[in-house]
Amino acid sequence: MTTMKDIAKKAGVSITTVSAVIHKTRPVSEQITQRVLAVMKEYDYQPSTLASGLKKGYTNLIGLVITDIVHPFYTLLTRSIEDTANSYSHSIILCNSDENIEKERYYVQVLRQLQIAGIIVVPTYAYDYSHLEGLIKHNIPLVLIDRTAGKMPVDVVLSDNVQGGYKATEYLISLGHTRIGVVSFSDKIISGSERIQGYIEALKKYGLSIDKNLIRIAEGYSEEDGYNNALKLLKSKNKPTALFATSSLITLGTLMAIKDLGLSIPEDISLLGYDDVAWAKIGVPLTVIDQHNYQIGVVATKLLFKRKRGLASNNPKMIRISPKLIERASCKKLLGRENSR
Amino acid sequence: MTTMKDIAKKAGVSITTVSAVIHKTRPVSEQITQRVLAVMKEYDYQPSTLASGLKKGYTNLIGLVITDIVHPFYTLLTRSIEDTANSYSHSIILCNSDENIEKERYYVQVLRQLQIAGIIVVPTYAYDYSHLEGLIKHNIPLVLIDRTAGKMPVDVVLSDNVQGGYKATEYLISLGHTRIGVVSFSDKIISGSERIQGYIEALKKYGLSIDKNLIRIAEGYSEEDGYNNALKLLKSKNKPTALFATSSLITLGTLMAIKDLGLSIPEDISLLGYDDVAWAKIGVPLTVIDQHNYQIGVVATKLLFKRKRGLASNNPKMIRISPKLIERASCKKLLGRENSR
DNA sequence: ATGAAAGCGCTAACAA
DNA sequence: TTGTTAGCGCTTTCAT
Repeated sequence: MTTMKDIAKKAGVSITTVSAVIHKTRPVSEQITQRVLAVMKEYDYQPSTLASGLKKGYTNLIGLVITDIVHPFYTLLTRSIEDTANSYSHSIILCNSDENIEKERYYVQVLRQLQIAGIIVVPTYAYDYSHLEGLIKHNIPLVLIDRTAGKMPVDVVLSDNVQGGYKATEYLISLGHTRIGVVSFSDKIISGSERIQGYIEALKKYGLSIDKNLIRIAEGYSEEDGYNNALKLLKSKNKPTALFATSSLITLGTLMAIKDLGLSIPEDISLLGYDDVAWAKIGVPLTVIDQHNYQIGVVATKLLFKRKRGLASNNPKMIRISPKLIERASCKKLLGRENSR
Repeated sequence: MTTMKDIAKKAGVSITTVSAVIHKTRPVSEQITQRVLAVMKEYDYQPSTLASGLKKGYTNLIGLVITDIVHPFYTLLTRSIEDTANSYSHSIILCNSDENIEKERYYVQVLRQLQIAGIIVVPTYAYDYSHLEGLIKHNIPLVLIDRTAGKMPVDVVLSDNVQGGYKATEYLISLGHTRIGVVSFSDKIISGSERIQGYIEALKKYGLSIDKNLIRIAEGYSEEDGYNNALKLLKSKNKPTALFATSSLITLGTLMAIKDLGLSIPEDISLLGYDDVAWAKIGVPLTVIDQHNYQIGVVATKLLFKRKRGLASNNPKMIRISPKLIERASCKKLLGRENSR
């Protein structure tokens, strides 16, 4: 491996000068600069980030701990975080925790040992956040994304889920629906419970009664979870006229259930989904709540760098991104007769 | 920051002993081991990967350079690479090159400076692979995935694309189709040209003529590219009875085109897609070629570690993973009459 | 404008 | 079984 020392020797200068040429930390004569540059090129010299990182105490690395890159919500989020980190000349280390607190702790530890410049985490549902508290205690910039971690004082960027649930429900109500079923994922995950809260708030606001049989909460958040719960809802005696699916995978499962039952959208059942995924337009164009997840990643990453540079205020921020409803064709306007029946 | 020195002092032992306790590199008395462990815990000590990496000359980091994590093919691939790297106690640095050779070169350089243990790259189409050659020259383990890089002697793991195109076409022929349109992405990307090659080989094998008007190759590989080319094909005078879409995004675009034209699958047009994506079952269950991309990632990562450990043979390997056809309901058996017309 | 040298935190060869 | 010490490649302070 070619080192700075080698370059210095070949160029007949001191190692300090080579460093200065690379980082422009002090003036170097044009002649020497050219000579050093030429030697560096000749040997394809790459300065060691490990050595400089050791000396400086940190690296240009950002840790990203999400539950699973394959979940569409996190895929786009990851992309936006990588883009943004890159614009700050940092690279990201991708870690999938799989909602497993042990994996999450392990990754956080590995990242700390790498002396990363900061960490972005989607915290797994758990009662113990000591590993995250450790980051704060050791002054490692941390931003949570998509979920909070108990009452921990830390920066969080997440979608305004209550608003998402509210907007979805309000829209369906405006179309004349009164029996609106909810197919949701685990309410142990804050985004899940908040979306349902928004749903309930909207019903109350418009004077509709809350029927607990219409709210189906799954254990996990897989397509299968959505499928099973949608099926139960659609087979129930007092079947809803509209379904609100609270995540993309849940929406996918709901779509499958509707199909398997031979129902048509929106004739037999209206469907309002979550997240504006690529396939939302394949069949009946889906009306969805869009969380702006790319933007969530950008905001979170910028906040992380602000925190890192000591530019963020002392008390941590919670930033809520407003979701928007994208109206397409999967929800039907109900006539009076159907509505009141 | 707590260092090994601090721990040594607090525990009243030498720094070497602390190191030995951590790595079990030499026997340490039970009593001292416990004392050191306790102090480490008390101070929440995390050994610096930077320092050990500097000393040892490498880190437990794998670089992954793909074009875009958002593309479904790369999403799953990335997941499998992370899983596999994790099983070797390595973390991955995710880089999106966006088919931009400059970004790719930049990332490769950043990764080299980090002294990563190895790199997995999906090389962008380009004539210049000097940055990859640099890796080889400097003995940095490198495995290409999904694409080759010119004639460069390097390990590559990719799908058997010719076989994929062949199987797809053969299947459609077996159903009685003779006019099979191909909606494909840029043939500058090897997987694209190979799938078309497989298509042509199958036609020849079964004595069917090759109509160049039935092969539409896009500039890129976006959904829109698929949409536009499928539209052209479906509007042409001598319209095909079946369409073979050569990637997931292209399939999505093709699906949109078929829908916008008001055609039904498989009654009006048969469709055979690529990649078994999550949404393949939403509408008419799609018959697709599955590349086993999770497996591709596993094989590539294992090969990388083999190479790193010097266990791989001197001459680089090209590993082809056989794709399989998943039969669902999007392709219709043609009756004699339609077939011969 | 340039160089010498200390030291970042760790590993491993050498001593004892 | 345990300790001492020389670096790994770089940044940075202090000299010149």
